[in-house]
Amino acid sequence: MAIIVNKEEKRRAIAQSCSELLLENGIDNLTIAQIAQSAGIGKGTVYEYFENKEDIVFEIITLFMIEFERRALEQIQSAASAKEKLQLFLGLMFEDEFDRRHLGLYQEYLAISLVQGTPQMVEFSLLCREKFAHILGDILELGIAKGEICEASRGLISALMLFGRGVVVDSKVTGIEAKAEIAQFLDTLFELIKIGEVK
Amino acid sequence: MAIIVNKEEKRRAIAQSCSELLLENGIDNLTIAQIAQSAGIGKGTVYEYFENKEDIVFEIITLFMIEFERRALEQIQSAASAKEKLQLFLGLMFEDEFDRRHLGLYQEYLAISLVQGTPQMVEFSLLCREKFAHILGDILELGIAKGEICEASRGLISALMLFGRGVVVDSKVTGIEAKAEIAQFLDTLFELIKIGEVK
DNA sequence: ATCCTTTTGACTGACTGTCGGTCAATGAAT
DNA sequence: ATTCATTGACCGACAGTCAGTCAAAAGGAT
Repeated sequence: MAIIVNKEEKRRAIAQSCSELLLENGIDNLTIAQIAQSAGIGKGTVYEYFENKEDIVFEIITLFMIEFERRALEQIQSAASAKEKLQLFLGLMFEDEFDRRHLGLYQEYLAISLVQGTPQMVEFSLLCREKFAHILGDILELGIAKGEICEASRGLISALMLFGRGVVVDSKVTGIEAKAEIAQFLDTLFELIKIGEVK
Repeated sequence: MAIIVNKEEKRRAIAQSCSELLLENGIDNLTIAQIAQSAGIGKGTVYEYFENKEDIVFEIITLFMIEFERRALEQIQSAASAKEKLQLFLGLMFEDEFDRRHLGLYQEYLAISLVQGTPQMVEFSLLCREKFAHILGDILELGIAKGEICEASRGLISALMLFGRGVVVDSKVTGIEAKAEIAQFLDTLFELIKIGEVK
């Protein structure tokens, strides 16, 4: 036998070495040759670890989502009401702090999924969906327990995620102001689901 | 002067001549050479009418949206309640009847917009947004006038569109069942906005 | 232990085929 | 003669391939 490398680890290392370039230039302006160069490996070696260029974006997004989830959970804790929590969660990707470039790469990932989504990508997206559904579920459940919002709010989990997806897409496609849309929606929604008034 | 062709018209004609190929194979599996051939013109001529391949998809989507709007207005009339109207409108793109392939091409258009959206595309998407906002506004307004739903529902227009966008994207990205998601959301939402109960 | 042979996985970059996009030449109408 | 429309040969860029190199490890012989 010869050298055995940890494929997973090296895959991550290669992806990370070019993530700066990818974040800055986008996938279409980055060649495999550049990626190989940035990782200090040969062009052929890239294909030992990735199917193609898109697969590299996928790897970076995977790492990004781990960080995103961590940050989401952290941020949410700092909010008091269910409404604030939702606002933070839905708006997190649009925080300046949360590097706008990551949003751009995430949008590129969605574009890839829309056109040439692989089963792995679908599986990953479903996993994210479950995780986020769980986070949203907790927020709503706590709000219900605290008497902030009505029982029926429980049925909104999926819709909130789809709304969020729409905002991510449309902030690029139509250039809507993401945080304003989120705020406006939550204002209206809470007018409907908050407890203490007659419709 | 020599021959003067109607650029707009020819642009449309070229797009239509290859729309079948595009619908069937997707943009990545269609070459400019094939497009030219299908239109019975030279490769160079394609570039007289289009910036690039993506621009052709844009043209087809433009035509598609006109048809979509027409169909939406027609369908909505046939529904009685606001809820039914919303269900029809949001679900229209997922009707089997309404050729699934069009949805696929629309998703490709969104992907293009996400990665290399031009100012024209943004402008067009905003125009669609306005049109659909108008349709949704009418539906809600009528529902309010008929006493079906509460006044606050007015604030939901934008959110409904963004939810719709999310469904279009996620029906591909995560493979959710579009019509079921729509139905479930509307059920929950109407529980909240319908008139005649205390929250 | 030391040497040497063999095996094998990792790595490489020159090469190839494809394709988007260009442009000089040609055609046609006035 | 001029102007607009059209064309397809050509070009450069780039994704992806593959025949070959290299170095570490295993195992056998001494």
